[in-house]
Amino acid sequence: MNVEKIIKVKKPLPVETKTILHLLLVNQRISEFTAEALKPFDVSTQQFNVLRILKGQNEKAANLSTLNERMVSKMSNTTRLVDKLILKKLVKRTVCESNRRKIEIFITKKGKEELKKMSEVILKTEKKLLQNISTSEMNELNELLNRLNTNNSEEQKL
Amino acid sequence: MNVEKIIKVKKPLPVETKTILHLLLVNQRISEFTAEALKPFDVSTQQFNVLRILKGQNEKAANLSTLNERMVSKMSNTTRLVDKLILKKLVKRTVCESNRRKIEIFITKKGKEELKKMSEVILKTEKKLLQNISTSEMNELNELLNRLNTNNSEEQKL
DNA sequence: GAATTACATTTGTATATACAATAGTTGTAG
DNA sequence: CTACAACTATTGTATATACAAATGTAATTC
Repeated sequence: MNVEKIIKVKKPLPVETKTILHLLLVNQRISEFTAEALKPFDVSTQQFNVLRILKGQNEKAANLSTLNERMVSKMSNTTRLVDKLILKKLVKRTVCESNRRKIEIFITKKGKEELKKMSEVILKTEKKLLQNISTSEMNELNELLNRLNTNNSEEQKL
Repeated sequence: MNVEKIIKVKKPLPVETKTILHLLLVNQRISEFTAEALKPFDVSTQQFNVLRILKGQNEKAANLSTLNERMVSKMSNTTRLVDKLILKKLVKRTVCESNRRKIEIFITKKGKEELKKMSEVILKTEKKLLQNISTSEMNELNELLNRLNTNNSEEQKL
């Protein structure tokens, strides 16, 4: 899938535009494959991410702000995401005793079991998505992407 | 921004997982910057993409399926996306005479003018997003991403 | 040429997301 | 200790998206 073919322009696109489009297309592909892989578990990608973060906490509770920091999505969303996970009994929510404004969220036993299965499927999906490039190329790619994610001049406004 | 810091796992992540997470993070960044850049024009990223595709048609009309093929989003959406652009008088819609099932969509004069301004801002944004890597690195990145977008084994199910 | 199938788009519905406003809790200044 | 500001989470609302069903048109088959 060539980017120029998609937008079908006469002039070649600036290399920056092309790069961004490529990134968006890859992302689209990732989203589709991931959603498909998680469908049997009846959780969304975001819900999977919440579970993964909670697992990463190793029994320690996470409050909403923590979850939110580590997630891409926005706060208002996180509340409702957790609501869904509670309905499925994958996580638990309690009010923090020392600061009643805070909410503590834990992954349940069922949550851990499900997450384990999901993780296996997701890893397979990731490998499939990346099957066209070698490990050393992945490292190369990672290095480049890492630099793109680094805000070395966040303040410098457009 | 290091991926391991975000998920906070003890064990290092498989390189595939890390790569996918990096891609998702970069995408998140692109979405944010792009939405921000387009805000003054009161169009969404998707609406901007539609305009860009129509412009690429060079006066020729595009029907909905064409738009849809070249866009990331799904069909049902495209109808409503175009609705919005019509409200803003950036595109026009007519029924195709030779096949009344088809809908032809054109970019208007106003649409072209606005698109020009948007494109300038977007290009600046793209350069800003990519400022941390050189042109040759962009080419390298493009080559890798292009391979990821190539379905060389679409049929091979997980 | 009537019935059936396929095509192109639209609509309905459920869910997801973004942003702003609100509620409940805690900290702090006078 | 009361008033006010700050913090944490939730809710409301508008918009976006995904998927399935429905609409209207054209092509095909009998």
